[in-house]
Amino acid sequence: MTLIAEQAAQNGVSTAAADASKERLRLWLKLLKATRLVEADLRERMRSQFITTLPRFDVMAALRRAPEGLRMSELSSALKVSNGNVTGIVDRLVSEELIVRTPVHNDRRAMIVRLTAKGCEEFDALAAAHESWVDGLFGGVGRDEARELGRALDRIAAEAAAHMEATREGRVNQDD
Amino acid sequence: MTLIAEQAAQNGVSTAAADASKERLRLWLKLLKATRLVEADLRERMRSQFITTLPRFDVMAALRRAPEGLRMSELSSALKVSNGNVTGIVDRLVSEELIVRTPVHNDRRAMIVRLTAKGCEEFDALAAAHESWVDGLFGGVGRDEARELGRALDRIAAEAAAHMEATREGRVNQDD
DNA sequence: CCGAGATATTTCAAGCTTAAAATTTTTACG
DNA sequence: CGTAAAAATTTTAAGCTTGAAATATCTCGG
Repeated sequence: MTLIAEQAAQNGVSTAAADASKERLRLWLKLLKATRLVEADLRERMRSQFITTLPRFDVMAALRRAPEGLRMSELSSALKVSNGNVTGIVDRLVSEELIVRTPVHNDRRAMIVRLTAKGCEEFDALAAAHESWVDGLFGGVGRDEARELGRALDRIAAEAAAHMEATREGRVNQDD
Repeated sequence: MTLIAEQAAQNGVSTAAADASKERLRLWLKLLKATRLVEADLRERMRSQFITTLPRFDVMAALRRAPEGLRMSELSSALKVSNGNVTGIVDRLVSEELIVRTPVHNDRRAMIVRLTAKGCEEFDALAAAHESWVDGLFGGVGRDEARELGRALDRIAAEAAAHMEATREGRVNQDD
């Protein structure tokens, strides 16, 4: 916000820039609210109907698409979560025999993680239920509307990813 | 998914219903991805520039709008998080003298939580930065587009809230 | 007044999440 | 070959989150 706009806002006078900024803030709050509500609903259904959690589901979904398995580092970058996080979730899934860790031949540092037959079965049941839950929750969104929404979300995601990338690479910016 | 649609899907034959379902699932994944990226970016900026976190910001924002303060239960229902969660966050904010807990006269069970002067100051600086960060991230979304996006998000949020409410009240449904 | 049930909050156990430090192994250069 | 830097993973400390159990207090009918 510019100095002039800020002073205007402090005086209760609105400017086009300040209005647009408030509107974007409201949009972000709506986005956050909708996402949290959907997540809470899905979490509750996973918990009560399948005795599992969304993070476990995410890990299993990534592995389902990789029949040969994934390295721990591939898994954490696919899910965009920290390495240590994946370690914990994988530990628990291994202890329930839903996935297996196998060492990599050429590289004794690395581990490959793969779904077991039991893990595949459980995931497929979970995934079918999950799709139907989402279908119900998003039923009120029309096809054209969904496409437009998707494009806007892609732009927002790209902007956030670009900013984080730039920050991580040490770029310095006056308003960071 | 109906039995026929499921068989069709298993045969690799697509149906209108199955297509729509997959499209809604993709929309949900995009929504989740965009929200998580924005949250990660905001979290990182809060952490590195203000040494604080989003949950703390949320608590302070709720209190900023309530000069008389809020009860712990009002706070947790405003933020839609569990009671125990708020207890922990408030404990930490109190230890930094950003908020204060005061007993309620008529009711020795209850506590009122309020921002201190220091808390107000810190929040206002934080909130200004937060608004400008969001403004930057959402700059690519046009005004009309934002309005339409907002309406769709409201519908999705309402659907999720309604389902959770119905579940909590013990309604039984075949596909829950 | 008293006790049962309701209400407000905290505590607890378990799991998720991150950033940073530690560990182990590999790679590549001198 | 030897070793320093890089890479893969795990560990750790701190905080967030939930649901459920525990505490403390209040309300209200008898």
